[in-house]
Amino acid sequence: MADTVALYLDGKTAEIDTLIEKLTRQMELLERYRRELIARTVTRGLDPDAPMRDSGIEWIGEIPSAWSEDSLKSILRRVSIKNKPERRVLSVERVNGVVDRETEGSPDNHNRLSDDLSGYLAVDRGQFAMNKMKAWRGSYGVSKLDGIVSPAYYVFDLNHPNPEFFNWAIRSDAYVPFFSRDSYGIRTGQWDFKMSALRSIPFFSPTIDEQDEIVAYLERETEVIDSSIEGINKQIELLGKYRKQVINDVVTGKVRVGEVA
DNA sequence: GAGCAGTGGTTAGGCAGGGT
DNA sequence: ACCCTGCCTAACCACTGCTC
Repeated sequence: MADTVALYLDGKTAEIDTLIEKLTRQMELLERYRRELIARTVTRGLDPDAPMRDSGIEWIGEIPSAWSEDSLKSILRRVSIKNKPERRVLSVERVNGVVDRETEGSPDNHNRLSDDLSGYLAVDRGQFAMNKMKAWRGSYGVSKLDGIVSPAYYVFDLNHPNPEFFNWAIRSDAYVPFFSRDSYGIRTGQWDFKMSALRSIPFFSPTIDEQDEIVAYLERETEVIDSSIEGINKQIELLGKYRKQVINDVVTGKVRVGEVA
């Protein structure tokens, strides 16, 4: 009898695990497609027939000839304003960029806040904030909120006509590699981004109109992808619950294996 | 159940620049 | 010469989830 139960459970859970694996794979593919779509759109634009030129950057390849090129140094200007402890505290995260630490912050952030918030740096809506020790993996972004961030961060005024386009682009796989290239340090995962590198990081922009179009396009497309990902996530979650239920039912005798097998 | 990796931080200490 | 201040860097932290 015990053998029959074990066999039944092995087969049933293996079946569910295979399904979960397939769904997980689908989700990974969608996430990769999302990243590639964004990186491609912010460096190639929406016109497939646009004449192209070499960007001079190995991993970016060709960009439309008409796009302008600036260095980040000319787009970002460092600011450092303190003594605003009454403001809400923001976090700068890899996945979501600049978020309200309390309401939107990652549950993986287990740090305690400093008792004294007067040293925290003020960030205004539209400014660019960077977690300089995590910039190498994309922990930075344009803030949609007024608030304060950790004193160990960099905050910048943003001199770009379309902060949303800038945010989509700079957080994409097209630009993150610059930040990992120019970060240095000894401890794993804690490489400091060198401010002086801003001069050597290019930023490519299309016309103002095309920037608007790209932002609208990416918002539309990623919403579709995100809802697919969310749907798959829910399925995986349900399958996990079902797996537990199957084991529970058999172990407690709610379901008799002889009857179902 | 100890150890380690991942995540998003904080803090100590050294250094440079400016004021007196 | 000395102090104050801000900036920069490396070290350290809290916690969870996974692995061995």
